[in-house]
Amino acid sequence: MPKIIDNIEEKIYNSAFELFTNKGYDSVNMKMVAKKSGIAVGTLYNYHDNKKKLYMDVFQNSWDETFQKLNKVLKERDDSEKLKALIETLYTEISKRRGFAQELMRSSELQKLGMKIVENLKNELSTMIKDAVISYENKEEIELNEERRQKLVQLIFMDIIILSKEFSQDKQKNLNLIMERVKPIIQ
Amino acid sequence: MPKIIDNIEEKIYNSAFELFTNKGYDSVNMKMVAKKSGIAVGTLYNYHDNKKKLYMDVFQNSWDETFQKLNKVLKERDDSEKLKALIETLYTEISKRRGFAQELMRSSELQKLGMKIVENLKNELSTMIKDAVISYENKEEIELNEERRQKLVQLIFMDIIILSKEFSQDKQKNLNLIMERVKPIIQ
Amino acid sequence: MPKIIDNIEEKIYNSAFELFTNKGYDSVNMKMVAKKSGIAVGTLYNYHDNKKKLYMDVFQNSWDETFQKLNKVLKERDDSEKLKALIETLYTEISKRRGFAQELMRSSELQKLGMKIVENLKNELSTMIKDAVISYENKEEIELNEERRQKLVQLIFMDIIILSKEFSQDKQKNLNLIMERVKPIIQ
Amino acid sequence: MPKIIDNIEEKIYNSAFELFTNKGYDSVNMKMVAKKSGIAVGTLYNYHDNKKKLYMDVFQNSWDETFQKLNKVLKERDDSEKLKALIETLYTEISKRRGFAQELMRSSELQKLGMKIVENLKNELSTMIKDAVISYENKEEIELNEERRQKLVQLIFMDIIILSKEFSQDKQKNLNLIMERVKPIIQ
DNA sequence: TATGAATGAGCCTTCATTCAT
DNA sequence: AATGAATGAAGGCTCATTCAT
Repeated sequence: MPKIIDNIEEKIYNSAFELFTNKGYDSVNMKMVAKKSGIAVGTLYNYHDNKKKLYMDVFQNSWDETFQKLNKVLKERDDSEKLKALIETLYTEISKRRGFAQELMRSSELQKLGMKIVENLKNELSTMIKDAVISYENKEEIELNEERRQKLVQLIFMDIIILSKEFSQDKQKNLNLIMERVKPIIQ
Repeated sequence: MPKIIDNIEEKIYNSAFELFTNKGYDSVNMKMVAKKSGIAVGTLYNYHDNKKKLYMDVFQNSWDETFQKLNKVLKERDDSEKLKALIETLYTEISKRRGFAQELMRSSELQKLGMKIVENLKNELSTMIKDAVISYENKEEIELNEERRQKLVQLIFMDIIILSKEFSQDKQKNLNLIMERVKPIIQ
Repeated sequence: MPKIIDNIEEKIYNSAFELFTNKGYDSVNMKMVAKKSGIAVGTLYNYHDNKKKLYMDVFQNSWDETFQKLNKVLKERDDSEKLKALIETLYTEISKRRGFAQELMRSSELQKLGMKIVENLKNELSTMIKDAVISYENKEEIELNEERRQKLVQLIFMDIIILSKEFSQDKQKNLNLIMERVKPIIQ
Repeated sequence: MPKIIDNIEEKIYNSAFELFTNKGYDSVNMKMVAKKSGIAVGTLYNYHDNKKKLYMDVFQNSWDETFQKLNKVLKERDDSEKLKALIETLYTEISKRRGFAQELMRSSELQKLGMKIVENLKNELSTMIKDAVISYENKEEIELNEERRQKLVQLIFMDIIILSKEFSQDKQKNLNLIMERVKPIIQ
């Protein structure tokens, strides 16, 4: 829902996203964001209550965009290709995010901000991957127990993060590998 | 009023380790470390030049211990069980570390500290896992190309991190799962 | 609660000037300057990058004013009275400065700050006095060798400093005495 | 009276003298003095109550030595050469002192230490120079008024300081020049 | 008596946040 | 609504001084 309407909000969002992505929360200060946005520091506070909120808003917003794409995949694709398509979309999105995606994994940085958001995001994301996994199970005519399904979801997510980051040059091979690594869990 | 304090280095190490592990570099301050160590701030500086150095020392130290254990595994175990044993050891070590292990994954936080150490650690660790992987290849009478081997190393590492963190209750199942997930890469 | 403050730069300049003048660099701290200026410490840093810079700025500024006056003397006065007029002006300026003038004599305090400024100031000042000395030589139809001229310049400067400081009550007598003491060098 | 007896006191004195001379009060710390003296910091405090006292002791001691020499000159020399001999001795002594001599001129650094010592030293020194000046007056069969005599004393002192510092290479010429500059005051 | 580790107040500097304009 | 100067708490680090050994 925090769709970006106004030009100024968009500028803030873009600047903040890029800065947080590249430098992390603590190394970014409000002056930097303001400068990069071409506005005054005070103005920042008309749109975001404080630094923590700004971070969360950006974080939220960035994932909202992603969620929309993922939802589209879940709705429009056949069961048979849902998981593959979802992984591909997620891979692309996470590639854009650089370090910003890993925040989801780091309890410390975000929990110190007291962010429920992260939990929510993780849950939403998990639910979506889980949906696709279930479709996959259906196709393979198997049913995983919940525990294993949870693990699969997490592991898929991590595979995407690490491969997109460390071996960013060969996307296709990585996607294939991720799919391969789904099997041992499904058995 | 100067006290004489026993095991001061150990106290500092433990306090700093716990704090950095749970809160991350920026959210820990020297006063906190001093307080938790039961010493004065100034004393901290008798043992570590500055905050950055303290962090690096703790980081280094914590991994040095681990490396010794891993090296022992590599030396004493048969090729046939090296990989499994190494993964098990690493799993145990990383469990102790909580968030602190993930630092290895986060370029930003540590590179901003200008730490070569992290690069070194990652390389050392990778080399060790790679050694074990090669043993595994020998056993399976297969030879991976270097690229795939690299990926395998990273993925094993991440599997350990994520499973030990998110599903800390069932260690044995996790270890089995990690080993299972080695196969699709070896093929 | 931010205030809006008038003449803030001037206030800072005056406070810092007075403090540095009376106490010297090391015995002045930023809190003192802020307090005396009626502003917050942080505000100081909106105008001067750091303590060293603040000192240099004040130092520079204070001499810039003086240089303008001295230059005016050099331009507008006849050769015959240049030296006398210059000494008088300098005497007045240095009287205002109290200890702050002696900084020019103290290599240690300022060189430890790595200040080229001081060297520059000394040189500029020497050049001006030298100009006036040469005018005086012309009038007297004498030409000093460079070494003696250098000494004269330094000695005039010191006479001014010491007499204005230790015998501040009788300016006119002091000025006469300084002029008297020029002669033995000219011979 | 603070004659140096023991080896350790002498070491401290020499180290502290050299450090204070070259770096000034604030830039020297007790650890540096201890290290240069080859003793522990704590030991320093067995000989000098605190840093301020250490500085004063060194200052005092250094001048005590000088005073002895100057007194000898005053006692042993004829009235006719007293002033010249005194100036020469003082010149030599001050040359050894580098920046340390100028402390006498600087109200700030030393007054901030609350040192009566400096006043005393200045007075003692003035008295000695004055003695020699009176001898000179006798020789010249003139009697200065007290004010002029005071000024002469100060100016001689400053001439010595500045010439020995800035033109350290030609001692003899400087001494002659200082004597020349005595005359305009005596008239 | 000598040692030097321990202490902690105090200094410089940063930066999230406020609010007069 | 936008501005950015002002604020001051908080953090890193130093160093004179103390005291158990």
